[in-house]
Amino acid sequence: MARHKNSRPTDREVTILRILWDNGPSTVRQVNEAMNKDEYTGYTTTLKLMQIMAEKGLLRRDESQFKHVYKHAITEEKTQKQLVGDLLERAFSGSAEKLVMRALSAKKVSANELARIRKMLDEFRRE
Amino acid sequence: MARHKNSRPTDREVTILRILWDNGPSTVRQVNEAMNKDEYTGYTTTLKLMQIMAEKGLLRRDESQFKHVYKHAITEEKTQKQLVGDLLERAFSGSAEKLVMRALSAKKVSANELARIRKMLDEFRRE
DNA sequence: AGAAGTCAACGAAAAAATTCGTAGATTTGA
DNA sequence: TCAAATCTACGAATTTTTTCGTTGACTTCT
Repeated sequence: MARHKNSRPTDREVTILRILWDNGPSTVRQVNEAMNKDEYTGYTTTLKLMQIMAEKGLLRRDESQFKHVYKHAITEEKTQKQLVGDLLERAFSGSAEKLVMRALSAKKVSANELARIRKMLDEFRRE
Repeated sequence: MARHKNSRPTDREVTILRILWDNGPSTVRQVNEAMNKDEYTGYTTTLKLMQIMAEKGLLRRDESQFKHVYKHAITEEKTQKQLVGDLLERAFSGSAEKLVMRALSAKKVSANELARIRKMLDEFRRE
């Protein structure tokens, strides 16, 4: 039974999803070690989180081995869209312009990346 | 004594900040009514939240009247920057390009707004 | 085989965020 | 003036999220 159907993943859950998106299917141990590069997290904490995420339908797991292997059940795209869309409404009253502006000022963006963003914008315009 | 100095405001807190940014200094009643347009929130719930926010330094209040008047103590700009910067790191591994892409796909953006974003990008390039 | 190490399961504790009820002060309005 | 309405303060309950300790099963290594 899914716990919360339409709520966005929590911070911890996003952290785990991020690792699985980047590294592909992984064991709890692998995820835990990746998490520890950021900040220490106990093994059973990671385990529990991943078990709950599997219950919620955020992860899928292969139990055929002794060490269960988990992978994301929701795409990076869908999740990011949900997260940024949610923030857009809650904190920006839906102004994408402002959000982009803040994003660019929050982080140094290389000229190269700026050019790619620009290009992407052009493609959106053609629709 | 501030409770958490550097953590980002919670969902509820952002909701309240959003209202104060939009409407200017307000009483608890006014904020509560604005909140209820979205989803019901008890009056004392809103009151408590705002009191805590004042303790944390997120709000400032004028107690000279029977009905205290609250206003934001942190700017919209700073807060939005923090929120989007945080999301950028946690969910996008720092890729502003991807974040912008997801934002545009999460919400229908008018041609007009697209043009303004484009213009803003140009200004960033000149730096 | 058997000891040491690793694993999943589980319940429960702890921490964080949100909600609510009640009491006493002040204001409003009949 | 006095009752009703509204306000703040406060503590505590509730809900959500995160962390942890223990147990028993399986693996590995010798």
